[in-house]
Amino acid sequence: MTKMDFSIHCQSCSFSHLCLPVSLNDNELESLDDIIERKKPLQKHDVLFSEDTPFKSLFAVRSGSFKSVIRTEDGQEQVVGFHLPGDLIGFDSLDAQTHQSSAIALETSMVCELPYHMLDEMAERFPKLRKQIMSFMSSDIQQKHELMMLLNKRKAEERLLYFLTHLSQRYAERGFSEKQFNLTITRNEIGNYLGLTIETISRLLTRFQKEKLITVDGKLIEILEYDLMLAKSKGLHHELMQQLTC
Amino acid sequence: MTKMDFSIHCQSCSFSHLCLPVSLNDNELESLDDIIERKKPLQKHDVLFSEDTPFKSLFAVRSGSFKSVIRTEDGQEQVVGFHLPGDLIGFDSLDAQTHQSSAIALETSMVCELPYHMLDEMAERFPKLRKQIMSFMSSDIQQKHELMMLLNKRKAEERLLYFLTHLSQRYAERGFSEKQFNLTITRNEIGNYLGLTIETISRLLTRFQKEKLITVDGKLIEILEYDLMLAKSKGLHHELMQQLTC
DNA sequence: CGAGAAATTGAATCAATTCAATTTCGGTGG
DNA sequence: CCACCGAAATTGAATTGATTCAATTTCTCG
Repeated sequence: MTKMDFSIHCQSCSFSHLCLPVSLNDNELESLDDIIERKKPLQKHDVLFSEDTPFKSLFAVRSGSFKSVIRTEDGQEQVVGFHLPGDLIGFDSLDAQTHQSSAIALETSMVCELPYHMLDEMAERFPKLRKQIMSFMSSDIQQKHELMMLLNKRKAEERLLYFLTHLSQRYAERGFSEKQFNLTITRNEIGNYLGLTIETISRLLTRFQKEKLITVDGKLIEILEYDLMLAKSKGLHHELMQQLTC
Repeated sequence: MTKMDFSIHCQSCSFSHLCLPVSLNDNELESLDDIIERKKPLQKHDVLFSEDTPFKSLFAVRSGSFKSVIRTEDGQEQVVGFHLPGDLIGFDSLDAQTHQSSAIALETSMVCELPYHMLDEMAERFPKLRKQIMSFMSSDIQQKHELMMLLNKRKAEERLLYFLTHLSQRYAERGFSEKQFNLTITRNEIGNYLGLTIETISRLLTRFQKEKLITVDGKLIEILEYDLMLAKSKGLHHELMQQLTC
């Protein structure tokens, strides 16, 4: 329609199978596409929104990656999530005037803006869209439950193995290599998210490498023993080992 | 209508200000009330639903209290939430065939069952109801973020103080005494929820008592220094102390 | 009242942190 | 292109908060 339209549409987005479009038919998809605002790229460290930004929209990651952080009263930061293409950001703020967390680009990234009042209006007309939004929020809650378990019950080793295998899985879903990926996330951010210090993360990564579970080359990670890592992350390696050696 | 109808209705429920009715007008409230099924009381330890119960309904706590737990592959339990009157249970399972957690009564309790497909239908007709459901889920996510911070950044002392003050606050919202309450939750469940052992909980409670923050008499807890406890739970007591002594 | 569960208390242990000292990486300007 | 700077990461040694283990004591409720 205009010079600024680079033909960016849900219809041609390679992550639509993970995003709101997943359950919509052509007609519905077109309506959704119409309300979406594409924004110019964000650079690394750019703030998509922060805790004093008025809440008006949800955002879908088009490319790149983001972290969500909350800030505590005593000034500390807590990373509460990492977002890859297709992920929706902002579900923690639907009942508030302003966003309840900050979203920060981890690399050059693009987002689709979904004005919430229009989305809500559409949700009235399209039950499938409504269901989809609720599903996303529901599985968000469910994942947070799993995370609680991880933080409460698992040792440092298991937490990091979970993080790596989970990330690998998410890359796979997006058509990226699940064996090898460049961390856009720093050791610091991983530690913050998992409730560990950067030193512990560092030590564990070198240990995993010695144990031939992964190779580490700076930010480049290669997964060598996915199944074993997954089993270990669940505290199941003892049982698994027993099975193997019996 | 029948002998079983003890005139239990949203209209006369003393927790409706915390529950779905909060934003509805008389007409809408009546529609909601019509789809709700009241069930007979559950006894302590009764299972409202478990991880293999088909997901059909959300539940609102009418009286008593519940815990939500997930079970891990290696057989451990993780308490992911405590529910008081007015709370809705089941938001983690909207996208699944079966419930994704178990809900267990902590004392003699009653619930209102909200068939989800009917609720969803109503959400189409009543934007306010839709908004309300989304709000509940959103603040659920937000609270889980705060919990992540608590588990990742706070020491045992701060976690337990947060738990006690938060519980006190929730009792207050419900018209119960915020100074004094009977824990329906065991030390074990508190520890499980906060990522601590029962021994640590026990030691801290006796220490808090020595420090004159609370009194403990078995399950009966009395809050003596709410403000100080709240400040300590946020790691702010040093600053607060400085202010007080300057 | 009695048995099993829940809670308390102390002592020893340990996993992860903190502190400290380098090393490597990534970006910028000469 | 390379030198340089600050940020990020690595590695080791000492410390510590919470756990684990163990022994009682106190509840709870058939």
